[in-house]
Amino acid sequence: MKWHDLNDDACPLARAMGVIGDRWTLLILRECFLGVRRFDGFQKRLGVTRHLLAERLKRLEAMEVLERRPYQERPLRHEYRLTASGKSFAPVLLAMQDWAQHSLPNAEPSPFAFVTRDGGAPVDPVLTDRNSGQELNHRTVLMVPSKSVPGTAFDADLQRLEPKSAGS
Amino acid sequence: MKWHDLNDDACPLARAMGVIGDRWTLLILRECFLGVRRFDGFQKRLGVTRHLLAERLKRLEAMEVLERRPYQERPLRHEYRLTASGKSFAPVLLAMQDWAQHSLPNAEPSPFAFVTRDGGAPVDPVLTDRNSGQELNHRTVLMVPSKSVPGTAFDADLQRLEPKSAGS
DNA sequence: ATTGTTGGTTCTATTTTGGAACTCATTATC
DNA sequence: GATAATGAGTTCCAAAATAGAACCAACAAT
Repeated sequence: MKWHDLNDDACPLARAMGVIGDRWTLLILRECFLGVRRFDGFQKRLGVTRHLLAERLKRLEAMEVLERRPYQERPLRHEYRLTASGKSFAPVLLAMQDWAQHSLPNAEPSPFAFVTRDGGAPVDPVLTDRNSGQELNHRTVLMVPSKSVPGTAFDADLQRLEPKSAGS
Repeated sequence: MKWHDLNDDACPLARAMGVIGDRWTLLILRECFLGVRRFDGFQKRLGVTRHLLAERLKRLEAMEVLERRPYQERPLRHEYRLTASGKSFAPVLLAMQDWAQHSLPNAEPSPFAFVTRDGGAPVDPVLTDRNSGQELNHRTVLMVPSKSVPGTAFDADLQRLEPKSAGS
């Protein structure tokens, strides 16, 4: 299975990995949220090669996560800005940073923080259900296959594994 | 900059990318949440090569996201289970799936869903602040550098970019 | 005795990255 | 007026990662 095949995958998570499933893309997005918009800004701050950066920016643009727009003429120069899709990625970034900080070994204090726009107080993120307000985590939510995928070992494998004790 | 250098990076997000910053790891984790625990289960359902799967499982184990434990002797066989860290990754997975489904082009209905354990109702995830209950998104939260990193173009670049109009 | 299952490892070929140098348009400096 | 600097890439080659397939080992089942 090749890299780009993921973009056609039925699973949204798999398609997401086609976009952000590499070492740099998420960090580029982080820089966007920090306010960086220009090629050299990303390049200098991340240390990514110009080659890959150009490639990643192109992909993010193709996926409509970033948009490229001119900020001056003579010489013509473009900057990259988050689109609506890009902005809606904020909660993912936040959840991930929270996870990394609390659950990954060797945690050092983060070089940046998330604060409320009104007041600047640091935030403590929890995922909740919009309707019930209930906290969403591995104890309250269950992931279930919503349809079987014919031709794969999908069902057979799960059927065999689940009965032992529903994987918590 | 090499792959593994990220694991030593100060930024938790960068370290997270050292773990899940590839095409497969997140999908392996998804399978874990669906109840898959064995090598062949992952391999058949994902189509990843056995080579890479072994490598990824080893890394997830090293990062204490998964643990390898024997489920039988004669012949000795091991299964992979989510650790506490692994389980706490659930909100990230949920937020990401939600983002992919709503914000990525070509969205097809997902082959699996997140439902509440009590009742099985589909969930509608929102990230909120544990203290204020306020919704957390690009309009309510701001990402700020919490310290400058000497030797990098960190400050210079941000200083130059931010004044124009705080990147929303 | 042969085949099947589970959980890997090893091998080679192909893709992706990393790193550095080069281009082009335009502005700033000596 | 010549030379350097800026910004945004592109091109080229070497190094690393991934894909795909074959192989191995410990048993169990037929």
